[in-house]
Amino acid sequence: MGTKSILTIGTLAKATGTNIETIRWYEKVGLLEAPDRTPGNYRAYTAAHLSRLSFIRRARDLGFSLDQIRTLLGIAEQQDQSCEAIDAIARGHLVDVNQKIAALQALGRELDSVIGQCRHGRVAECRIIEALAPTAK
Amino acid sequence: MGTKSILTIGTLAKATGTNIETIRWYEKVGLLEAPDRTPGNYRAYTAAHLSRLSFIRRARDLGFSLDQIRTLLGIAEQQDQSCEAIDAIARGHLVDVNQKIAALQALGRELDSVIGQCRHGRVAECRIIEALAPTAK
DNA sequence: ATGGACACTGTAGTCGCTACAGGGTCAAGG
DNA sequence: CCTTGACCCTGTAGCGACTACAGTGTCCAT
Repeated sequence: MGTKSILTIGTLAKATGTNIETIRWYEKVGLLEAPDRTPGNYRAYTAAHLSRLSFIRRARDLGFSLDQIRTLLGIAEQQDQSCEAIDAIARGHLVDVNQKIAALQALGRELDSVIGQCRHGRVAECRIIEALAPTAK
Repeated sequence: MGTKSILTIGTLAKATGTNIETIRWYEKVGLLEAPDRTPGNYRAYTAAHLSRLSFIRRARDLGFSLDQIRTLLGIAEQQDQSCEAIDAIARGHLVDVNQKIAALQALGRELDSVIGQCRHGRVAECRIIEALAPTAK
């Protein structure tokens, strides 16, 4: 029962759907703790690494930046503090996401109207080009 | 009347709302033709540069990549060809934009539900952290 | 002559990876 | 025992689209 089962980087990669290079990169930038090494210098990950990496990937999927994740992880370690800060980060991120959606929707509408003007003629009279070059009459 | 009025890079930058460094960078990557130089080695832009840069910036605002813009500019120069290709690029880009919107909306919904679970207690029982770390019960 | 605004080149940094190149390690099969 | 092939290691360079210097030169008004 004291036996720690060890994971290679490849196993960890498959288990979390992460690229091997990405895992090494998370280590390099201090997101994922550097694991012990085997005698052959292979990284030997533990279950703790697996759950931490899962956390990171899930947060990435939700669009958090690595910096935000670093902060979240830092807070998550101080189990007895209030989780206001976590809530604030998540809410702030949601605001960002909603802003991005609004911007993209505006852009989509504009693109749509530009495309709607194309009469499929020659380039010289293409309305798309005209729409893109407002100063060049 | 044969006098060509010349624009410095700073004037061009202000006129198009572009960073000076960005203009030099567009030149470096072949999007904006390198202008003649003054005796003091300053870039001397013409009205043609202004309208081309306006085109680039407008297309960037609409979310086209520099590669797409390069293609658009290349087509725009061949005035007597059909504008099918331009239409195709614009339509393809619209598809991308709509996909991005859908992805962000899904993400926003998920974030929303994660945030909704926060009971503002201590980190140890924070539902946001739990939601992010699905394997670490 | 001098000050300040503007311009020049070149390099490094951003974010979040991805893609090598050139090696070392390990387990299974012959 | 040896080879094959899958896996792992380090280190570096590249992506897109810029941004931010550092160190130097130019221009114009006073």
